Amino acid sequence: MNSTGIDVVKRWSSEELLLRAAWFYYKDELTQDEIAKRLSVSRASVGRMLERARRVGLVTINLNTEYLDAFELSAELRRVFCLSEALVVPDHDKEPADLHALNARIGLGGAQFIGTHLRPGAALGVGWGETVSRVIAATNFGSVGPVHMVTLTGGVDGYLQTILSPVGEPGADADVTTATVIPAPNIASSPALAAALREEPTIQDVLKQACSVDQAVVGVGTPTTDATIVQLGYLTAADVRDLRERGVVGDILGQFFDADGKVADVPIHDRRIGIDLEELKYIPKVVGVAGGLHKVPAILGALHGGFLDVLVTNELAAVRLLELESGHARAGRSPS
Amino acid sequence: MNSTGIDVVKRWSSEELLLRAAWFYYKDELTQDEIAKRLSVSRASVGRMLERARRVGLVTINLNTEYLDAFELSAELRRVFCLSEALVVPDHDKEPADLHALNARIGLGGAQFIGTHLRPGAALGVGWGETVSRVIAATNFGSVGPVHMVTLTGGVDGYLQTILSPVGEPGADADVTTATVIPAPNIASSPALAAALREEPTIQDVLKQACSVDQAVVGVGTPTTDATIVQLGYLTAADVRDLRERGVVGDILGQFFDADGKVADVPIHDRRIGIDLEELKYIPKVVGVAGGLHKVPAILGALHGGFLDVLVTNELAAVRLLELESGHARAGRSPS
DNA sequence: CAAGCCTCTGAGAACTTGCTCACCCAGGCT
DNA sequence: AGCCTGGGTGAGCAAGTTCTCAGAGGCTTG
Repeated sequence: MNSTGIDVVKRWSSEELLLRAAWFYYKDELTQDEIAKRLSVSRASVGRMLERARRVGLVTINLNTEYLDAFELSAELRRVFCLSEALVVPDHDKEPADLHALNARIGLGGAQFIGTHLRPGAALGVGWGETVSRVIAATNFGSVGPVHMVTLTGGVDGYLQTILSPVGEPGADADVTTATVIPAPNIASSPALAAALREEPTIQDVLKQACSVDQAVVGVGTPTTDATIVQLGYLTAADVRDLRERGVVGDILGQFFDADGKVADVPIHDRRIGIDLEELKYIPKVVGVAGGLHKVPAILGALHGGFLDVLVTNELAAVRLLELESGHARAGRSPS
Repeated sequence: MNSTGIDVVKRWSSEELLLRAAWFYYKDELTQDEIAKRLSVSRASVGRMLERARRVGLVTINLNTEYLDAFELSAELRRVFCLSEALVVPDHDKEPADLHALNARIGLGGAQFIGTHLRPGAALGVGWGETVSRVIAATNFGSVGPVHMVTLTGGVDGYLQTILSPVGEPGADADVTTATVIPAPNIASSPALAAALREEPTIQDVLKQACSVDQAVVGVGTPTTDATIVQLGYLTAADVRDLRERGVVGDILGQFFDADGKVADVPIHDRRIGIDLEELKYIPKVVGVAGGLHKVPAILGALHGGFLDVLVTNELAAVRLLELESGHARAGRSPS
């Protein structure tokens, strides 16, 4: 009955307890022991609560954008490739062997960018690929407020589902953050089917929405057999071979381009469902997330094509990108 | 000479080192030991770096707004007082004896609000008082981007100086976050002097700016001899006695009001320099920061006057505010 | 040039935290 | 009912982290 907090109640709801513990710990810097006493639970429980609070996105830890930009490689990337921002995730030592781990790390960077640059109520276009999925998974939508996600291509489908649900506790953000999905595969089995699908009103509607998002997150793919796009059966090894013979170095949203960033004229494009690279250019902020040395040629192509406004990558890739762009011999630049 | 990060350099600038350590620790969750090895410094140094990174605002820890709003008292405050937001800082146990500590805690709350609701490039009006000063001190301007601060009254002067400088390392944000200060005291010694000052073009200019800020942070004062406004000599004990006899319960920006939030007609107002409470209402988001049981009547008056859009206070004060407003007997409300 | 001061460093101790494990209690199945 | 399963709980221990302190540089100053 007495549901209002009028008198200092001793039993709080689970969420309030969590909040309280998190506040005491992170803002007031009490020890878990002290919190345990005040909340009259065991110290271990407090630890678990805090762990849960972090997992659920109640607390968010961000690195200051200003410092991130001050990172020398970031400034260099912005300058050389005329990017509006660049976020370089520091590498541990050498190129990590585990590409999934690398993608996860870059995902954290992308999530940090999204989280600090997205306005509540904004529309976010999401592309395709493992790294993008990592970004979405790591983004704390609760902390930015309700966001509307729109897929930029087909095939994101089942993939967004698996992302949206495990983000947090039920009801944490599912009801406020919405997603519109193109109900079609990324690449159809025939040009005719693709054309038919593109004419579908429901799909047209999403495509229109996709063109007018405020921000987009896209990955950069490589024409290799181990690429996600091949692994998932959208492309065959033969397709890949063909692409490489035509000088293709990479793709964004399933559209392939060469080292100069010129969109290649390949038959696969006729089977695509999703917005064009040309349309992508009208999106105010396109965030490319991709890293690893094997992706450097693809990223370089994308940068030459001017498809990206923001790049999130890892340190070694950034170094290599700059090396390649400057063509070895570079004039010295005085540091500030 | 080789200032670019073209080859994997082993010596980084101090900032980069900090950034690197912070990223490894907070994003990658490496232990300080591991980081120490990678950065080839001692474990202890890594600990110190991380501590510095936090202090300097390189890393920011935020509690999710959504959860904060879910806090029952917060919802209750918003409902009862028609606030757009309310942030209730949980109390440790009982009313803390140390009011400065309480103000600091509320300051953290205010800073969190400011930090998550201010847009880069926005103009922030800052009021007067210890709690406001705590908010500004705790706000991490680096993490929101450049902000323009404008004082809403005189007398903030020397006070903002001391706030802006110790915020962080030199150059951290001083060059991007700017402040415009009304070059006058809060309360002049005579009405004539105040009138003259108000006519000053430089002051008029700031006052005009002050009226058009996007957001404002103000404290709520009490007409007691231990109030900051008295301690600093702006008001005498006699002034205070006079105010209380006229039914004044509190002030915002040096303007006094009664329990109904009606601005009192007191001579002191003629000596004030700053924007009016009426003008304050045109500011889109006025954030009131005040807590402690002794301030409850003042806060209540301010809420009745509708001066605030957002309230940041502590738990016990929130409870008392709701008690007083509902006049003891309240209908039960089913919890969700 | 040396003394003094200051800051920064690293080793160790004291503390805090995360982890493992056995345990308990509720709920569903046999 | 009895049993099993799963999620949550509290002790104890092993990490991990913070604190303390003495010592090593570097910078100013007499």
